[in-house]
Amino acid sequence: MKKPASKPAEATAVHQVDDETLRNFIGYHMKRAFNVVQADLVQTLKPFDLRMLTYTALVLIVDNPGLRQSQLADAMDIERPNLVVIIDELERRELINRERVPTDRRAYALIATLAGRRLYEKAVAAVIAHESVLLDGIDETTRATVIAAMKQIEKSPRKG
Amino acid sequence: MKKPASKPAEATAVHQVDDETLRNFIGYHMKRAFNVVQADLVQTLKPFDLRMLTYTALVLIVDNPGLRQSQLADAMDIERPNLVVIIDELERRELINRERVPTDRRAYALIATLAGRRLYEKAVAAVIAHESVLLDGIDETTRATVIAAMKQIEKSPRKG
DNA sequence: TATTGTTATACTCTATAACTATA
DNA sequence: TATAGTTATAGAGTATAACAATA
Repeated sequence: MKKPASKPAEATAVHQVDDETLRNFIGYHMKRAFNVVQADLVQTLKPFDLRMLTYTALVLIVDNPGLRQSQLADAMDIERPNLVVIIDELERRELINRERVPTDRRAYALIATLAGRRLYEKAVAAVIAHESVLLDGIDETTRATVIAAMKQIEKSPRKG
Repeated sequence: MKKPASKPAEATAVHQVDDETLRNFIGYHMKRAFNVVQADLVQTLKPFDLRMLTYTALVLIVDNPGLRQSQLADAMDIERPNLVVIIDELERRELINRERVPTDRRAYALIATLAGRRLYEKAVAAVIAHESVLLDGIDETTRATVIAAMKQIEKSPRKG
């Protein structure tokens, strides 16, 4: 894929792979495009020692001070057990704190630290810059259409 | 997300999580939508004992008889080592065969068996049916726009 | 030297059951 | 009994290095 380069004659017989059956299968394209976005994001976030999930969690906590873990898991659309290690990591790095909720001692309110908010500022700027490169050539209208379609698929009743 | 249901007063204070920072981040929506598509596909393919990757490999092999593993890995956009176990599984189930290429004894030509072609027919029909449900409410023009945008992102220079 | 397929390995993400402490 | 957070665990996808056989 990266380099078609020079292939032996036998190989070039099929060098253009027929993917007609898959071409109208939207999941096929979403997977491939998402892999590119994901790989780019990994590189973009590496300097900040964040991954997509730690980045998303940090952003939502900064923007929603006092958020509970279960609410964050819902917002991120991941299972609660999987969120625990993400919160553990952010807390270990002193980017956020778990604070006991006095009125419900089972729950934690998640609060970003100053360091967390500073990292947020830098990481968000980097992600926006990288994404604008990735989406270069796709006009605003199209972007909005794509995002609206993604949201519609997200809300599909088949989800639960 | 699945069930906002009844939450204690303290929780409802933030029951609408502010995701404004993430809203225009296309990767955020792609991830969430892809998870829905992926989860649906898992269910759709379960009766055939296929996963997204084994399904994709089977389809491409049926449509491209004689394909080499390295070409298939390129077409599927996965690393060659990861394809090996997929091919192993399809071969163990006698859906495909690895056949030595006389002119290049390093390579294998991948050929679907009759059973493989029969499973292909059924699985492709099921996937098309399920996807049409998933995309219900998204008109043809929008679907084409989304697929075109995905292809453009796929081809981003940042990929390699 | 380079390429095909392979092995081994590690990391990430996802998903479920079962536990604890609170409510 | 139900919920919030946790632990443990398993399955799947992704990525890299290194190897044998062959070109």
